[in-house]
Amino acid sequence: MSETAAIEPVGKRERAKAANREAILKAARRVFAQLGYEAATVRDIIRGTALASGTFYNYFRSKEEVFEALADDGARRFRPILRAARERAKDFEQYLYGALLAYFRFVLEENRHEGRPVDERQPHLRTDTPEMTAIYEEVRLGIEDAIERGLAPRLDSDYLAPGCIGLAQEVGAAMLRRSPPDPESAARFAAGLVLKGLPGASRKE
Amino acid sequence: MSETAAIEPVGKRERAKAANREAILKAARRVFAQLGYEAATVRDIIRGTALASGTFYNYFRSKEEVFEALADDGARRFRPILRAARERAKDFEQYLYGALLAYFRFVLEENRHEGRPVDERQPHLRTDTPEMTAIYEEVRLGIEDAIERGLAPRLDSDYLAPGCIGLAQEVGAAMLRRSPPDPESAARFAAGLVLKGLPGASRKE
DNA sequence: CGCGGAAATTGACGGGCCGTCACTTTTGTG
DNA sequence: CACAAAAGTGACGGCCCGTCAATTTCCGCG
Repeated sequence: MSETAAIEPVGKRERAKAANREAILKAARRVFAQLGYEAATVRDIIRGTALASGTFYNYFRSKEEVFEALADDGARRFRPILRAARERAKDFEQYLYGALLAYFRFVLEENRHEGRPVDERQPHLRTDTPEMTAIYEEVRLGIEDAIERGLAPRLDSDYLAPGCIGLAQEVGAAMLRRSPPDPESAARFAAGLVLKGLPGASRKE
Repeated sequence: MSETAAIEPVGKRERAKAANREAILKAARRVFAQLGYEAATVRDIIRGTALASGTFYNYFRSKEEVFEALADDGARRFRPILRAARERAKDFEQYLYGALLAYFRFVLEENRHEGRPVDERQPHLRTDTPEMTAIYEEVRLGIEDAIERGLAPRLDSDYLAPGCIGLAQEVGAAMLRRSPPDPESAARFAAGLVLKGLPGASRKE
């Protein structure tokens, strides 16, 4: 009756491959967090696993590619959250607030995981992986969807999508610098700004 | 009567030092543009000058430091432009539009200089040099100034300043991707968004 | 002037990390 | 069980880094 594991890859080969890949990614997370992305070396990463140095190159071509894989992972995990926010929302206002809140919570959670100095630790790197692009497209889709349905004014989504993303990234970073970080207030601020401009972003005191 | 050059450093030593530093920065600009920041090496940079490899380290500690110096230079050149925009403006609306327009023009000009592939060439790196921080402060000052004078609603400049900067950076990058890039329309978009939210950012067609 | 020392330049050198590759070990198949 | 394909291993050559002892350049002073 032990047919539970019928879906996962069965061959020892495939299982080992998946496990190794995961081990490398996990070690990379830790190493990047501890040494910082720039200072970290491929050897540092592989030393964090039971594998030999050459094996690293069976899985990734470089440190950069590992970082991209991590970013990709993050994006892959976040996209359904974003999509859910879009489907759940009744109007554009709700969508925007929900999406931003989800993002800020996600950022907070990701940065809480490991590596104490939550602050300057970010790799200071922008990435354009497929999943990253997908996020971008998801945002754009949400916007155009709203325009289509007359929920938002006709505007330049070529500018608006990157604009929102840039806004969210920086406000997210600013949020992390606070103690305690408060995703709700950050989301209120950002959504208010986008929806109504400065008047919408005003503090309610 | 030749008292024109009384201000510049006179000693041969000091002149050479300044010239070498400039030579390194100039070479670095070219090398970063051609090879990309990641691929560039200190040797590549120094090869672009008449200096020996060891001399590089009399001026900078690393490739990163050169990049920061370049960023710092840019920020130093831009700050007075930004300040001028603030002093020239009669109201907040004008200030914001003026500042954004100045920024987009600046970005365009800086990227036109050299290195054909204007696109993916950016070092993909955020920097926090003193001058960079000064820009940040200048933005924040402009905002708080406006609040003080009742020109803008009371709001959270801890979020607004980075938010505006993130917005401007991303919209600026989006602008560069267009042909031809149009600083005016980008500034209209961004200023409209910040001032009135989506309604303000709408296309006028 | 020219001399002495400080300042700056030079490039060779040791050290570390990179990516490869010939060899070994493990896994799947007939 | 034998054999081929796949994956793992770590030693190796190459490149780049940052340093430093030797050398050159510059400046001040008698």
